[in-house]
Amino acid sequence: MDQKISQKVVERLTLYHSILIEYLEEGIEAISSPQIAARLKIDDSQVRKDFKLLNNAGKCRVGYLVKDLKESIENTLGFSAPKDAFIIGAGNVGLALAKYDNFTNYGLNVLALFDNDPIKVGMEFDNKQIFHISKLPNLAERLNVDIVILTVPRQQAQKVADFAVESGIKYIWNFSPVILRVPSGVNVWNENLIASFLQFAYKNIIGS
Amino acid sequence: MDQKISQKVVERLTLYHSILIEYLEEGIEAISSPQIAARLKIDDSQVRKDFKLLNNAGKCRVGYLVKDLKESIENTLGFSAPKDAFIIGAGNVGLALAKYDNFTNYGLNVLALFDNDPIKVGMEFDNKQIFHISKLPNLAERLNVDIVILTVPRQQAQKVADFAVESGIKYIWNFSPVILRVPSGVNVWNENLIASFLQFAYKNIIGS
DNA sequence: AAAATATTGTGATTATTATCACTATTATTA
DNA sequence: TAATAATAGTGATAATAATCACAATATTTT
Ligand SMILES: NC(=O)c1ccc[n+]([C@@H]2O[C@H](COP(=O)([O-])OP(=O)(O)OC[C@H]3O[C@@H](n4cnc5c(N)ncnc54)[C@H](O)[C@@H]3O)[C@@H](O)[C@H]2O)c1
Ligand SMILES: NC(=O)c1ccc[n+]([C@@H]2O[C@H](COP(=O)([O-])OP(=O)(O)OC[C@H]3O[C@@H](n4cnc5c(N)ncnc54)[C@H](O)[C@@H]3O)[C@@H](O)[C@H]2O)c1
Repeated sequence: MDQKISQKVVERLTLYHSILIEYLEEGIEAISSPQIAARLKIDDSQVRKDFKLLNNAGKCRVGYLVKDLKESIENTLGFSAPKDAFIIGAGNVGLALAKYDNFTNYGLNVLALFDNDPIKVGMEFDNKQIFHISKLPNLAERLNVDIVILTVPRQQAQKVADFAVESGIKYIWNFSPVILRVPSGVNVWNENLIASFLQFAYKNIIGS
Repeated sequence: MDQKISQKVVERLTLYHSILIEYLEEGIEAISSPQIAARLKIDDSQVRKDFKLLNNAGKCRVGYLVKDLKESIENTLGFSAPKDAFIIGAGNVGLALAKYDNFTNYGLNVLALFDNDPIKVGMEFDNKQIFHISKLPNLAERLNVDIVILTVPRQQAQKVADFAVESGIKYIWNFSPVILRVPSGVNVWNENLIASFLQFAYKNIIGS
């Protein structure tokens, strides 16, 4: 599992991408590394080195072409490789994610939701149906889905993750504030909003 | 602004905290650095060095006391320092965050929401009212609030952030996928779920 | 046309972070 | 009680990441 591009660089690529969208909307064709660096408060040589990694050449006194750069980042990050996923837990967070229509632009397609609450099962949002959790193994196999977005309460998270893994799930985007135990071959990415808030607060408010 | 504890360490402290909650719930009194390290797939010496920073001593052959360690992390990260905040944008994400009753345990108190949609203004959730955005300057001053959680659509984010800054806001937890321009003295923490998904996908699915 | 300026590209350097390797200590086992 | 094993604590080392410094180049200005 040798990554050509480090996670640190990938993180910055996503930031560059946000800025490039803005420039594109404003109709600006070229952008320079000092401009980007100033926005992100990083060193401009860093920006150039990152773009070099994508084999993206700039032009002296001009900068980089916004359109090319954006496409280059999108190719690298696999925007056009469709990634089908299920959401498990049709609660506040699960439904918010399901209703967000922008994920498909980034390669993420939510096909359906799963829940164990009989009231929720059967409901539909934007062509996305809520199924009973017991249907997960069958549908995961039939639709060839191996990615889930886990948005169940903390107390249920490990149990539900186990069930997902049994159902053939290989990638879990985990929104519960729990460190999941998964067998090797299964990958977890934690979206821990509480942890994120704590980091924010420490950096800016507490630890100064 | 010299931080005694680096952001990297703070990030791990939040992870340790999740694990400690689990141990506490299971009634286990002590935990060792190799145990924690195994859960997080990091080096055990790293764990010990982090705990040393908090002046938390362990005991040979036993480990660290779960209760002490948890309190120590909570003190360091300022759990008991109450931080009042407003949510701007009572949409899918804003409401999900407003309904989450667990933030107060970590020091974050959401006092109210703001929106510009007349249908939403006046509604109430869990004692949290939705005010018209025009009320922000007044309420921020009266309630002495300088933290906002920004959950408006991408296109409005910069404009609304500008207004928040004019209203005296100093800390912005930004959920919109936009790099905000703010004057110095104002601090932004980005919670970019799209960017996070891209990192997840690159690490595990694309770039392998 | 020449000078001034802004920018890329990149090797060298520095800073930060993580790991290794080992000693000291203490509980458990024989 | 002695031997064994698990763990904390920590300096040395390695790996990773960010910054600096500057030559090369292209555009703009005079
Ligand atoms: N709401 C937030 O703002 C917020 C913030 C930080 C963290 N989180 C975390 O995100 C997760 C979801 O939060 P939420 O506010 O959406 O919770 P929620 O209670 O609104 O939704 C959870 C959903 O999971 C379903 N569920 C419960 N057990 C299940 C099972 N065994 N199988 C299938 N579905 C099951 C419930 O029926 C419910 O619909 C939680 O782990 C929470 O800690 C939420
Ligand atoms: N929903 C998701 O899962 C998701 C995922 C990733 C990112 N985001 C980002 O989070 C943000 C919120 O997303 P959402 O799905 O909750 O959007 P939403 O449309 O459901 O909610 C946005 C809210 O902001 C309000 N608003 C708009 N302009 C305003 C203004 N000028 N002043 C005050 N309020 C205003 C709207 O009335 C609405 O209630 C967006 O920037 C979105 O890109 C959302």
